[in-house]
Amino acid sequence: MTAPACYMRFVSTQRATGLAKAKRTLKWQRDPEGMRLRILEAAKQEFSAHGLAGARVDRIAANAGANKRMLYYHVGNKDELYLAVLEGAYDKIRSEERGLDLEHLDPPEAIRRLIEFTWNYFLRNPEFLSLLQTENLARAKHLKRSTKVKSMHSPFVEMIGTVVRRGVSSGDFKVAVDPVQLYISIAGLCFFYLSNSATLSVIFGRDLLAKDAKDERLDHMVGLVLAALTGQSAALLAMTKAPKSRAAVAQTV
Amino acid sequence: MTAPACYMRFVSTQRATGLAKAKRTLKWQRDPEGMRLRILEAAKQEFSAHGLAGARVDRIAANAGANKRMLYYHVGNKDELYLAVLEGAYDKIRSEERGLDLEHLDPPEAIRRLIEFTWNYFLRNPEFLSLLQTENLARAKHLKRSTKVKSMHSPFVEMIGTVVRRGVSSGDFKVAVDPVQLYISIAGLCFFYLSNSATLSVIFGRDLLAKDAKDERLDHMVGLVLAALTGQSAALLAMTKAPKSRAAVAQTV
DNA sequence: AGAGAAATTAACCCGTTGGATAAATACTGT
DNA sequence: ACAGTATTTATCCAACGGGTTAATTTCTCT
Repeated sequence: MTAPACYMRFVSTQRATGLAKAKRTLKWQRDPEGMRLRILEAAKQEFSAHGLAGARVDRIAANAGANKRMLYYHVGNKDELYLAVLEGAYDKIRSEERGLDLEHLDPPEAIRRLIEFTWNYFLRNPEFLSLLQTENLARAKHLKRSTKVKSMHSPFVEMIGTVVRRGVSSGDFKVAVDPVQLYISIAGLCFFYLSNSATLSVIFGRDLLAKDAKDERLDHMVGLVLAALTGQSAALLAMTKAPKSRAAVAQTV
Repeated sequence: MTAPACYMRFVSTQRATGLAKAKRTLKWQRDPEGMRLRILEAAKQEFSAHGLAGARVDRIAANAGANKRMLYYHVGNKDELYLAVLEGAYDKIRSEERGLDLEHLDPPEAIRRLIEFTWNYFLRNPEFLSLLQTENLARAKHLKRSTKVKSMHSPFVEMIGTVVRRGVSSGDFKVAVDPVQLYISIAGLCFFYLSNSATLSVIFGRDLLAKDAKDERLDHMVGLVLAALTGQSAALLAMTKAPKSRAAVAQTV
């Protein structure tokens, strides 16, 4: 938005004949796939930064280094553009979720990894959070029309179900909690803290996105969920404040 | 929006003199306080339904039964109107929060009440959720300018601190969890489920706002938090799925 | 080479929207 | 009763913003 950053690939064509003139004209080059990608990327940024109504088609075009007409040519009108971005966002997270292997981990560790993944994914993809907020503000009006997203089931629910069952039979976990509820809880613990960090930071008068604050939050969430599942004070210990020195958690994927 | 619902109080003035004409003209009546309230209420609905950019000043005026000029006269431009609504929303929840008395309850019950209050408040005030989402989408740009909201500290953090301390010394709780973290977790568990119910309902292919689903969710949240704090399987039991028959939780305030 | 198709640019259209100006009407105190 | 002020109505407008139309340029295939 700030700098119109022209991504368009220009080529300087120097007429072989008529050299004397040195008439160096800047022309454009075809690149339909690239153009489409740049449009979708710019649209993602725009929609996540300004919401659906606040997004400006002209800005998307400018940031994509394209002419406005290109949006309609390659994707469609504003709504279709928005839906394409949303579908892309779901596609991406689902794909990364599938890459998470919890099979070989013991149940508590598996749950920890699950939380860490969710947390880090949200941290790495703030636009995803914004897009979800925007779509929920619209009461999922667009998502309902998307057969594509509806068919993209998260593997997490099943993964959690398996882990919980293993945990119960191994004695690690005390109770077979509903996987859907646990999934929503884990997502919620991460999501709310990050998506509402702006207002919460103002309310509490401190920066919730500072490194220490984030580390502390992750420890708290893992501790809370594991303590609930295992009933062990071992997990609870991580919840006491001032963990400070905890090493940064590497990206899981 | 649908019906312009003219809230304006009209009075039929019948000229005492000149009776023959029966010139019954509809005139308006002054009501600055009422007008301001109607404007703010209409604005709250509009902003929560459409977000800041999506909100239409004309619709607010129409739904307030007012002339558009009135908005600027009584409150200010769109941004000031929005901030006024936001401040009102915070004011309302803070006020209700203060009404919650946890002193006389034993710690686990106090935590339960806290969660129930939060849950029910969000259920009763969906606009509050929307407004927060909208403000966070704007990265709290407006909230930062509001000295009013900054001074409205939630009593919950301190209340939680007290309850947790009591719980630890009474032996009910195993660990002195950070009150701020716990506050955010409780809010997050409730908030995310409700604010994202639209997309989640599509993803899971079921209505998360159905009565049974909501009851189940509340049980899960209370169970999760209490199990973590107490380490008791008693609390965990409530987390097993299919509680179904649980009586509806009455509004706490 | 060169014709037809694909991709891109440039310019325009027109309803919407936040906001402003000015005039009218209802109160209030004296 | 009336003058002055507070409140409300009636219009207007300039900028914006999504979308369209038409012309231009590049690529591909024969």
